[in-house]
Amino acid sequence: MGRHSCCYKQKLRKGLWSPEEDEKLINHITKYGHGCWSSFPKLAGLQRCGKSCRLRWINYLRPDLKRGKFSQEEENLIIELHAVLGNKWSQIAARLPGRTDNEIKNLWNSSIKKKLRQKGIDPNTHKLLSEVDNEEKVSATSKNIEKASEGSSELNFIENSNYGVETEKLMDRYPNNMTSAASAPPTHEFFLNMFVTTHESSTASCNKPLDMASYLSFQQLNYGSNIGLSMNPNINNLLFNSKNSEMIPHHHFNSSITNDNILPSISNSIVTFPIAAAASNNSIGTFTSSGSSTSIELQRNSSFFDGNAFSWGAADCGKSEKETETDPEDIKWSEYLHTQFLPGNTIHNHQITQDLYSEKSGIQFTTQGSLSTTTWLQNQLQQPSLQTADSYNKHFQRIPDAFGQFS
DNA sequence: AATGTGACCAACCGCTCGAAA
DNA sequence: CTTTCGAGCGGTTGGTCACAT
Repeated sequence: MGRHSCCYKQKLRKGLWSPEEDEKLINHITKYGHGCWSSFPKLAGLQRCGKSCRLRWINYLRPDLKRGKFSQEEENLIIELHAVLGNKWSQIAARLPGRTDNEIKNLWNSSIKKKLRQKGIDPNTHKLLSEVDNEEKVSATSKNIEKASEGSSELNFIENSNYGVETEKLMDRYPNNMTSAASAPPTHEFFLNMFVTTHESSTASCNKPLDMASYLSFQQLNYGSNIGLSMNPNINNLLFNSKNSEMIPHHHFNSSITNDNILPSISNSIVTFPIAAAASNNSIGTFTSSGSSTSIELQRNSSFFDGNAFSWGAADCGKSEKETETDPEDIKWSEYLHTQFLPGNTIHNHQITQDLYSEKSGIQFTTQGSLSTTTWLQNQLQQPSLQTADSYNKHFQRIPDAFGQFS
């Protein structure tokens, strides 16, 4: 399966194209179109494989190609798109008219990568290099801790959340992603997966649900309290909104952060936006973030809770199922209604120490959006092909402020 | 002038995906 | 359902050029 047969054909020319070959190719396509690429060389009188012809046409001879040096705007856009899409060069190229994926890839590898590194930004993760270093250290440390403290209450969160089981599941689902990031801290999709699966199974098993607090705290600790907002102050994409329910634990939060129907309010670099429930379509609280802290406030009288749309993780595996059926009144609202996620804080009920993953914040939200990019991203994110672990991961990657001054 | 080095870029290679047989 | 094949994608290679030594 798969291997292009022409790769093995002999007596075909390779290497650079001569002007005569180019002319033949252009003439034939102009007259007849390219049709089936595999039969194209024969019809066009070329001693090349169809694949080579296709590549030559797409990357070099196509009349709509722009060529020439990339503008600063184009470079910035590439960085921005790379932060979202990763090495999806064809998708990035689709956003830059007249540019080919090959061209962009070359630019990235030869120039942009270097410039980013010079600015102290890791081109792969779009995080500050210092943070990446820290994360590597933290990752190593956490592994050691994990080994050394089997059964330790410090890691109850991991144990009670079926960390290993869920990791295995995720490994099955996204093998490349997980294995390639073996030393990285838990990814967004890991937590997302845990959140969804534990809730789906929480009534039938004794899995301690990974609750919204943990989920959001993960966002805070791993992505600097950024839920759904790009960090790039110049671009300011809202990466996902209510139309893309996949980005927030689906059946629990359908509409979380939107740019079209629930507008965040901004005051002194503090952003507050409503959290809406899928079932009720009403705002059930707010999520507030400033540079140094993130908080969630949930309204007690929301119908959202009355409908038991999701549990808040109060279940205790040590209790019987009957015992764990908590009356809403029994929930310690003081713990849940105003949970501060500060770096270094310990999250209630889960004893996950944020110190393990904490990162310096210094985050700024802005909301003046690039509408075209936002709209495009919305469209892109609705495409199933993008609903992958990889893209999820990229969507949550930070775009350091430095991009704005990138030059 | 000769040689070394790095940047750039066109092209190739190997792989996956999806449609068709 | 399985196999085959074409199209397309992303990683890598290798040639060319400019600049430094």
